[in-house]
Amino acid sequence: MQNIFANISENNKCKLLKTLEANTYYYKKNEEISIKNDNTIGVILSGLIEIIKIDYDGNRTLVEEYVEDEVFGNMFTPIQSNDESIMVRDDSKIIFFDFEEILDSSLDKSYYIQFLKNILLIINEKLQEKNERLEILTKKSIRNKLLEYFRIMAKKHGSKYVYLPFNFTDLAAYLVIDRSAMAREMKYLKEEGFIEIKGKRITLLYDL
Amino acid sequence: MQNIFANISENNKCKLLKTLEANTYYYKKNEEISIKNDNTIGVILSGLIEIIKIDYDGNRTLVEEYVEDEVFGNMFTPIQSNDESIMVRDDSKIIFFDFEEILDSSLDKSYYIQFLKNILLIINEKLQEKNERLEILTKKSIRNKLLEYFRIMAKKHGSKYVYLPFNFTDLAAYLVIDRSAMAREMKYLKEEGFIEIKGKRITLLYDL
DNA sequence: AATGCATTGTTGCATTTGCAACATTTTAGA
DNA sequence: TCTAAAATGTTGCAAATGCAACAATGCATT
Repeated sequence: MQNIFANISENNKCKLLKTLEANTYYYKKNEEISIKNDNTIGVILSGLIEIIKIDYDGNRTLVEEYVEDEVFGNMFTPIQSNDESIMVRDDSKIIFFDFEEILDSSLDKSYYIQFLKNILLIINEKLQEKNERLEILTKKSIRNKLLEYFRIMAKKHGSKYVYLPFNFTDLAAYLVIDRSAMAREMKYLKEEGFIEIKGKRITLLYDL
Repeated sequence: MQNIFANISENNKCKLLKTLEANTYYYKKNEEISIKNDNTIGVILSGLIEIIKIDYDGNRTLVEEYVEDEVFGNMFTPIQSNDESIMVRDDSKIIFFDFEEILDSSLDKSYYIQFLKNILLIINEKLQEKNERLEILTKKSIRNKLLEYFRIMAKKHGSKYVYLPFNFTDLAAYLVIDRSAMAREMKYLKEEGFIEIKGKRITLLYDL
């Protein structure tokens, strides 16, 4: 994962923050972060935050989670509606940039060029994540969504093993399918000898 | 839509192309373009190309279409499988860059900085397109997908009118739903007084 | 170890959606 | 202008999926 300050010295980083009017904020656990501006880019220096969705029953599902060095904001994952919010799960320290500000700057220092390249890499990473999810969501059946998800994950790890990064409930939300329907389909996949499941490790028994 | 050469003089553009080893190719109508490298970025100088998907029956559906000044490549819309291909619809002139090459360059000219900023804006535009489609595809019912699509389109035009940029068959493919099921749901929406349809113009009759 | 909460597994049933087939209308090209 | 192909509208029916409800299991906190 690309670090936004990669290959920039501490000294130049300070200059950059000053020029781009970036501000650092501190949040306590369980605070809610509200981002006013669609162009705001948050960088987590320390801590843990998550975007959660609360449905009409009050059930919380995880939409996304961000840890140290990760970048978030409406540019990357828009807060879709008023049932979604950004919550601080561990005390956190966050720097906020403004994307317009970054682009409008007429700096021509080499550390500024490096910063632009870093952001380009980060946005590209985000784009690839979206592409992955779209590849999955453009499959019509639950079975094909699961198989596409497995294919992508297995490819990433370069093996026939898939290690789920979240629990089944959150996986179903990510795939936009009903959890129980997913469990049913997984049972069929097991019965038909396509996969084996041991905890969070899934083994693919077919040719990749 | 952002132009990749915006605010770069013809002269500097030439230097850029040379430094980044960008090559220009000419394609005839109905040729197929094959992109070897995942990092390749194509810029259409003139002409028209499209990504099409051919299903087992030989039916072609439009995945995406690119015209003059637009940018394409696997970074932006990955060719998912061997049933998708990039076809040239009108004679076209295309420049190819390599994303790695662009980032690895140690140029520090102002026109290079401008070029990086332009690409940043383009990738950001692509990211927003993906976010939009994801907002739609994360809705569970056909009705909610349609309403979300209408909401986004109406917001863009700043009015209660939605002008479909493609035909209903392609719209169904974009929303990943069955065409006839979509037609049925649209009929219900009309009957229930939510929308009015006249050709490619849809009027939203509810509060936005 | 005990308690309570979250996660997972399972199943019947209702509903939605996809699919197929066909009629009708529109569009593009000769 | 004519013709063929593409797009659209419509419907019955089958299949897939969501939903609800509940049991079983796992997990964390005291």
